[in-house]
Amino acid sequence: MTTLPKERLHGTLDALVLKTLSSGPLHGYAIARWIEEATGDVIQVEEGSLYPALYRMEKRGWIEADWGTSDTGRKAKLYRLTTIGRKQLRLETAEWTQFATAVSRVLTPSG
Amino acid sequence: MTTLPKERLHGTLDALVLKTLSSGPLHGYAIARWIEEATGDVIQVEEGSLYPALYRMEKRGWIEADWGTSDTGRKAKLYRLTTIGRKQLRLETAEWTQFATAVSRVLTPSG
DNA sequence: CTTGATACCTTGACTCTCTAGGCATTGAAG
DNA sequence: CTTCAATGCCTAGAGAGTCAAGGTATCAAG
Repeated sequence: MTTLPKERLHGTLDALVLKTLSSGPLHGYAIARWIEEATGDVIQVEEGSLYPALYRMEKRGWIEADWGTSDTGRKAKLYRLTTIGRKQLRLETAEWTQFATAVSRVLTPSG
Repeated sequence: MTTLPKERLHGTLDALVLKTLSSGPLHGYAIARWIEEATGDVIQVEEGSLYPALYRMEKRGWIEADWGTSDTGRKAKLYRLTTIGRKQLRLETAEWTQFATAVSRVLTPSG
């Protein structure tokens, strides 16, 4: 549709990453690819956004990382959700739903 | 539910304002109140966000303003949508829908 | 005459994203 | 063998937008 939207994640990236990790550990590059595929490339995850986000979330205790090996046999930093992170995911999902519902109600009242 | 969400508008405020003006001219303060009421106070419109946004959108030609009188008989700056603004509203609504659908598909796959 | 609501505005801090780089490894293609 | 794309990590700087916290003025109610 229209054009490639140049989307503003701004605040939702954290939730998307947390959700991506909720099925099991992944490394940064894979997280980005997963989100892009899951959204049909509607959401592009720039590395300049992703890695600072991962750092942020690790500092906050939402995720933890260990060096390991990727599917392709390369060195990779595997991130996994902590208990706090799982709680944060629930919180942000609830907030997102509430927010999205509110915005949609205003922008597209008929449906 | 949960708590009052401290929401991140970031990018959606413009669309909400444009939509608010699509039914007719309003002044800033009324726009804020309208959005808050329409979203059941889920979205709080801070004046420090609103007035810079109005200025921005006027500069971009999406809205125009004239000094007039509010319902309560006070001096007020009445904003109205331009043709470009109406087009922008359609664009941003489409983008929002696409974005919100994508995020929701990731965060709440079951529904 | 003081308080609260209406109505406008600005400044500065803050947070997050994006652009645009950099580096190293691997596999495939030439 | 060399080159190129893909994988994988990272950072610095700029830019955009929101928010907190102020300020001003008018008007009605107490």
